[in-house]
Amino acid sequence: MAKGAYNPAEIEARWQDRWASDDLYRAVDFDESRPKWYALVMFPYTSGDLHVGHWFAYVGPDVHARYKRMRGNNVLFPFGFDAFGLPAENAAIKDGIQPAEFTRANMERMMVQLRTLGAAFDFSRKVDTSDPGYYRWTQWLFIQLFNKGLAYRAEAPVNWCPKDQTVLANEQVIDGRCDRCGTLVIKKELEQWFFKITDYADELLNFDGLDWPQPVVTQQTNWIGRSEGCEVDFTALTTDGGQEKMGIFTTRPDTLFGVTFMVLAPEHPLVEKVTTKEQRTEVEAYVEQARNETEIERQSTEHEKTGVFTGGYAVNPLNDERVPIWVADYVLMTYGTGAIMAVPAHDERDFEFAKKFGLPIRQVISPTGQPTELEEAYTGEGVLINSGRFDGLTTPQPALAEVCNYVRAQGWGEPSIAYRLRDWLISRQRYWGAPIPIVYCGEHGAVPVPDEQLPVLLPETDDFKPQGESPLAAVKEYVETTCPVCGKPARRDTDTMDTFVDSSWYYLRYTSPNEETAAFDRLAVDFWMPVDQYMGGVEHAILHLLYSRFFVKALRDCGLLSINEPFVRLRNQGMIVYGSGKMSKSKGNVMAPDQMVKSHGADSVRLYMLFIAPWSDGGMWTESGIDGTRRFLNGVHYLVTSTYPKDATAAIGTPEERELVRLTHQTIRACTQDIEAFEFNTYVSSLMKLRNALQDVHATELARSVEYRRAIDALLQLMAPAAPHLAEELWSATGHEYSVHQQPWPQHDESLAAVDEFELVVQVNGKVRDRLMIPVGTDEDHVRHTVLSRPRVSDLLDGKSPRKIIYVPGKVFSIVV
RNA sequence: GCGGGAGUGGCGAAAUCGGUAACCGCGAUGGUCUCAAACACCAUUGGGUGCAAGCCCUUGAGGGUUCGAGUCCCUCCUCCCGCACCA
Repeated sequence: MAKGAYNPAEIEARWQDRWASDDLYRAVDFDESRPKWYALVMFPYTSGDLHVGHWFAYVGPDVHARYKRMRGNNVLFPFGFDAFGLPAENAAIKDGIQPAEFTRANMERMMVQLRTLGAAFDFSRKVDTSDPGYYRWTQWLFIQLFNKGLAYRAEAPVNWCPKDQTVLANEQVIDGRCDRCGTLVIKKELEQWFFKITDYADELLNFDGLDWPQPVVTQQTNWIGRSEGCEVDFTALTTDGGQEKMGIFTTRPDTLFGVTFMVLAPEHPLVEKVTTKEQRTEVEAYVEQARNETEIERQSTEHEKTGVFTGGYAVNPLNDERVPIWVADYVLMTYGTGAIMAVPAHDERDFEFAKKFGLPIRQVISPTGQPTELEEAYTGEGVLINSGRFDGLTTPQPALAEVCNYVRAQGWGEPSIAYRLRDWLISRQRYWGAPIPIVYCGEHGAVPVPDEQLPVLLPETDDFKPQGESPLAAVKEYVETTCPVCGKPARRDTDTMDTFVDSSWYYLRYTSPNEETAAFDRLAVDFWMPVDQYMGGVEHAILHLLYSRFFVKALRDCGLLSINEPFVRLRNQGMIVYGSGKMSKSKGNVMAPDQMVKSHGADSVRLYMLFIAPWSDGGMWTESGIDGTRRFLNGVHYLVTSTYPKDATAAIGTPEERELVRLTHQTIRACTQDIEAFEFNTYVSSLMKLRNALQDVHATELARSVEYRRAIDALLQLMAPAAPHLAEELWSATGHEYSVHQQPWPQHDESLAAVDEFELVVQVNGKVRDRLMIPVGTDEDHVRHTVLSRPRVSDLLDGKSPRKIIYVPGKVFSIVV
């Protein structure tokens, strides 16, 4: 047996080459002999090197996928790159590098890093969203959605980032700022493409059959924001002496008698029709001001309520009362009907508004049934008062239902449901993305590019600076084309798609990444999908995960898929923070693992990242513990190369040997449970315990027994997912068949793992007073006799007889005096 | 404000059902080895007290249930994350 020091650099390079040339991690399509297992990590942006945050996110899933393979699954564990997007384009603007070049260099760099870290990804299925072979199908899928009526073009007030000069999705506006550059976002009216995600609002609220972390489910549910209520038609009195329907949405129809004024969103079309001559100047100024407000100014709750009276009135159908109509920016055009009934007595915002502008407040709900003094809006339950025929009803029920039924019976409105979720705006006025495959013809309007003309290739250019419209608009040869229908001159859409469109279907592409005649091979998708285990950061709880769920449902309705959900089981890793917070290139606090790999080896780094913190929690990055995992591997290397009893055939039958067998089986059980549960820190801890036990006996007679050898074999197999290189090296050095990664996962024997003796804790009046060893299965009377005859116990009892005794076998003997 | 998660040694952390709090590591201290340092190995390491056997205290704070609470219940504090004028 080769002795000598553990030299990770040499071992790791050697096995990485061997695994690559043997295609050890290749997934097998249509192999029905083993259960399939599709394990997926969220693919990274190609913004630069992989940092320790990335690696922390990937090493746990890598262990889990390797474990699944040893458990006999046919594992698909692919990797790819979310390669379109702003980082490449910003680098192009800043450093003059072509985005494609920037992306390609980063991709190669990241692949090398992943290989040196020993990741078990199937790189033969690499997906690159910026490759024309990929985005051709992104475009094709866009057209399928368009043909199905799920992609549409509309003028809309959109979020506009003045610095990046692009439109943003609602999901990309964080605290009123652009989530890329932090600039305050403003509103702008533009013709844009939308995906009709709102058609799926109710279906997206259904998480049946999904094993997802509760916080993600909650976030998506809140984001979709379903509210049940009632739409009620008030009558607006227009300035020309006419009447117009003024629909409002309310979740509180029980407060309809408390309406003392109405509020329109500044963008509401009725504003113009109800504003009187006297008020016109003031209203127009206000509307103009609201339009120019940044999101953060407008949406802040600290922002004091503003608004102006239109001079116009509306009639409440329930009591025929005339109430004034105001315009205020706290009412949003994009929610409900863009108009509200204001009930200051029972709504905090209306209350604040009424106080500020001296509007009447009428109480219609009282906790006591009698009018009370209102210091603030009363939103609790109670009894209806001042409500005509509904006086005396308790609310919420039955008042809500009764009023709603009455409104409906009178033909004044309908029960209705409002959602916070808006349609997904996907147009981006940027260069580095998939071009929107639409041509505008004077005669035929928006026409999709025919399949045979796909992909619509990104044109080459050197000018990436956005000027309020996409850089593509400046490329004449690109823009000018002909109409696919009539052949007359036409113009291309010059926008590109949101990169979240690219990432909404990449997991489908992995199943058949080289398919040239379709977005994906239907048989391959049916074989592999859905993803059994998806792993990534919680920051994608609403963006990517909601979009992907929508995509699968939409493609299903296009007849392209037969599944309803993309990801069955979801697990989120915690965040690794360093210095100023989450690691990111833009923050300049990036820590790359490469140097640690050089000094300690990939296996040590892997183990360290698994060990440092629970995978789902993350934590503060520090290198101070890396020596511990390195010492562990040194120790394993020493034990195996110096003490492995290759030819041992006999057991020696000592208690120490039984103890070692027991620990081995307990370790198998613990490691299995921990990996299943994504608790990798305790998994590594179990490996260390087994190694420590072997270390303790390695110089004794026991180290020449077959059980000692079996314990080492088990240790190597159990550590193979975490420290793949050293496990392989030592597996081979001990004369086993290549490869340790193709061995079946060890099975524990419950009877061998069971203890035959336990330490019984004796408590007197709740305090631990004694401990003694008791053989398993000793009957209670015997235990009782043994415990009570202990000198320590009888001293404490001091002649008194126990009032109560509780005996929990295996655990505790509790005496109450 | 609403929703979610978390508070345990000097540090990262562990703890099936409510049953020995602090496993496994890092660091620290002492020792062996060395000319010396590093490495490695051995020992100690929550706090207090005692010569010792031991005793007392300790899981953000306070209360409760229980023979027994890090774990369950109530009140409160702090931190992190998400949403935030959604009618």
